[in-house]
Amino acid sequence: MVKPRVLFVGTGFFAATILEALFDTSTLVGAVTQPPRPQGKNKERLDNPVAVVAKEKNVPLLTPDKIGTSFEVLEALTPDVLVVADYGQIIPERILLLPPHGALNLHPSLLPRHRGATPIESAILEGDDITGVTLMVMDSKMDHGPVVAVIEHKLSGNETVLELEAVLASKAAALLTSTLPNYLEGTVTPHAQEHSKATFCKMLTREKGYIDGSTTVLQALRMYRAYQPWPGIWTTVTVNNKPKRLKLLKVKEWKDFLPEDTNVLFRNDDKLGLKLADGALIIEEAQLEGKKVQPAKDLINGLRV
RNA sequence: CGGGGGGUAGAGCAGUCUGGCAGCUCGCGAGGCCCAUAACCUCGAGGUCGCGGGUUCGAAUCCCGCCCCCCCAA
Repeated sequence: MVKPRVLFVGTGFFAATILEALFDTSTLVGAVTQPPRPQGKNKERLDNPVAVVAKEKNVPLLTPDKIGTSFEVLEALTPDVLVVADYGQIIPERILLLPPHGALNLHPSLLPRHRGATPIESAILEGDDITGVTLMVMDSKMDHGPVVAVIEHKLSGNETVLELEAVLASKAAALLTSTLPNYLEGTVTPHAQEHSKATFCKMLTREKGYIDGSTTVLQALRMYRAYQPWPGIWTTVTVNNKPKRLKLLKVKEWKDFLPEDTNVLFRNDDKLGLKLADGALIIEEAQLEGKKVQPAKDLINGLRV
């Protein structure tokens, strides 16, 4: 069988894992990814995961500011199909319709649940029992097209977003490579999503990681697992009469402990606690605004808890 | 020219505004107490107050320059 000519479009780790899998099972005519953005303290322009893999495998790499402007270039690559994962840009419909077999998208959730930018985080945040990866035909609306195939994944309730992303990425790669030939031969029939059951998730912001005394322990722990490494969970404390952000980098539940007349930040022996709505967290590592990461012991000493 | 916080004993921090004995908590050492302890008590060691210059009788503190760390924003 002739390997399909695939044009890959994606950006992050999830996408890069899929690109790697495609390398063996298809002819990659090109990889489109976001241009390198300045990041980190030195504002370095680092290659994203897809760019790294593409260079490693000698796949032609394209990094247009807007993919819509590259229509002619992409057309010249004569792909059979477009495979999109975690790209981070809206792709114009004329690009989606460019290859004879259209565009497929791998979305790390069980569509129509968690349409949008942060499906993996949302599954953890909402305490889903099960999630998965959906392979779908793209149409003009976001994560809206007919479903080609699905693979499920049961959640333990303890995984972090990074762990879950890694699992879903490899499942996505397996789902795509096993399904793509059948799709191209027309032996699988995509079926429409139940649009009435759709839920949507929005992009994350720093503010979403804020917790305080009105947050429940369950919420806080879900946020803690969903928001690593960014935006993380944080609260505010008063230092020298000024409010400061305290990033909570390592926490766990303070089991069997219900603080009553304590401050929001409190101490019990050598443990540092944060009082929440229905219990407390043990803070093991945190970072005060402008300071380095500190273990609980140093925070107790410095903050005079 | 992006906005801001910081550098003081091994660790984390006060003190700086308003110049006048180098402090706090922890750790470390010695001793004590105790059936016992990471608890408690007593004593002790440990400082180039980031670096350089200036003002002053006197600078961690005020002025000028420099180095380094971090938060936010992108």
